[in-house]
Amino acid sequence: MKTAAKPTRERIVEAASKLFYSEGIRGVSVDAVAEKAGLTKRTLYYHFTSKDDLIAAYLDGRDQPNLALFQRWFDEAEGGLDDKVTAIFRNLGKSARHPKWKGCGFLRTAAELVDMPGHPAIKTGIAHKKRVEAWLRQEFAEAGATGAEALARQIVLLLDGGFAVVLLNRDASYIETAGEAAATLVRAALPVR
Amino acid sequence: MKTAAKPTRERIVEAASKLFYSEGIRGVSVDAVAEKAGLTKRTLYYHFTSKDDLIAAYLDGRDQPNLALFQRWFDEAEGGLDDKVTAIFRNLGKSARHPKWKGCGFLRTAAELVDMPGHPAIKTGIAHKKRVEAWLRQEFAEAGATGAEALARQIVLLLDGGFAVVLLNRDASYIETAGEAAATLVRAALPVR
DNA sequence: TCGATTACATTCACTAGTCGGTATACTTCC
DNA sequence: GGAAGTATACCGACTAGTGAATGTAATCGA
Repeated sequence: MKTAAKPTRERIVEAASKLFYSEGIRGVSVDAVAEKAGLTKRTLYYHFTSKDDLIAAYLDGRDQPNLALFQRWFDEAEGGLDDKVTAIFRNLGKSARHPKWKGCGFLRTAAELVDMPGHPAIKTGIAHKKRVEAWLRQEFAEAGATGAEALARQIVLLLDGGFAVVLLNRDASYIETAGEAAATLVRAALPVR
Repeated sequence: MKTAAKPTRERIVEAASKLFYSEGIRGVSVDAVAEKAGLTKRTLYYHFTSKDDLIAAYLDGRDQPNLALFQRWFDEAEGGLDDKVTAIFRNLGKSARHPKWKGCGFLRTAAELVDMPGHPAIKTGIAHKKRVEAWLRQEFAEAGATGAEALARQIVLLLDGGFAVVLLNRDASYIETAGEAAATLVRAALPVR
């Protein structure tokens, strides 16, 4: 039984996560991550074989929590399917107003590593988005929406459009506009009541 | 009398444009740009005060042509407003299938320069997206669509969502899905025929 | 004893930006 | 018309610093 204040590896990923997310991957040195984690670079390299390895670990660690957050927002919302989808955007918009918000780490990583399409971190990003989409598809199918696959893709597109646009112009209200578009599309796919 | 093969400054911006777009800003050194332009770094620094200056010039040079391309696709399309909007996405999808395609330079720059929100290049990016949105808004208003402002924003969101998603997963068909969503939204905003 | 960790030096490639100087052409003044 | 000055455009070599990654020897704790 390990009381484990917190495993070193985990602490490193945590430090990397904060720094990479807030300053970008290329903008953060391995030294900086080691310092933030409170240990030596040498120790960091004991746990990770390279910076790329660390980058991959950073995104691996964000996959599950990010999806869970979306699911919580959806599940906790009252009302119909359109309201539940709108709730995701509403909550995302609220997050985007915090000064520390810097868009979607997965999308930003794809932008930064644009010349290494096979990078493990990119694959993690693709898998994450696929999981979000698959979850939405299932929710839509269960609710009896027509064209659940296409609808799920469209919602993902609006979500990521919101991430991208607001990262650029810093006007979080665009995310709410995306939410309205999403609601319109959901309602159009719902059986007439 | 100067036949002017092509002004040096222009050649530099052209070289920077190609390199920055295909490999990312942080991934390209000033030396690399100079070499691509066929001159010395010293000369490059004669025409530009800094790399940041060069980055700004790169995006300045993309603003007008990018918008013009969208407008051409829209204008040349046959059919109603929904068909014309769909045409933008269809053409964009076609572009995205070329191996050199790397998403939207403006959005990617925002992702790379996430820790310098006031950077001139970011401002250029914001202005560019505003211009696209304003153009769409006017087209929609002229066509008598209700809520032209919101609709224009929603189309921009789908456009940028397509850029972001396809940059990550490299599946250009998402852009066509975005086009279908856009068409649905446009039709919903059009007066009943 | 052994896995984890540290201090610290080191390698090597690369990066933004600068120094000092040259070649050419246009202007100005006598 | 010619000398002197001035602006433009250019370059080779350099500085000073940062990057990822490694080497090594010593230490800590179970």
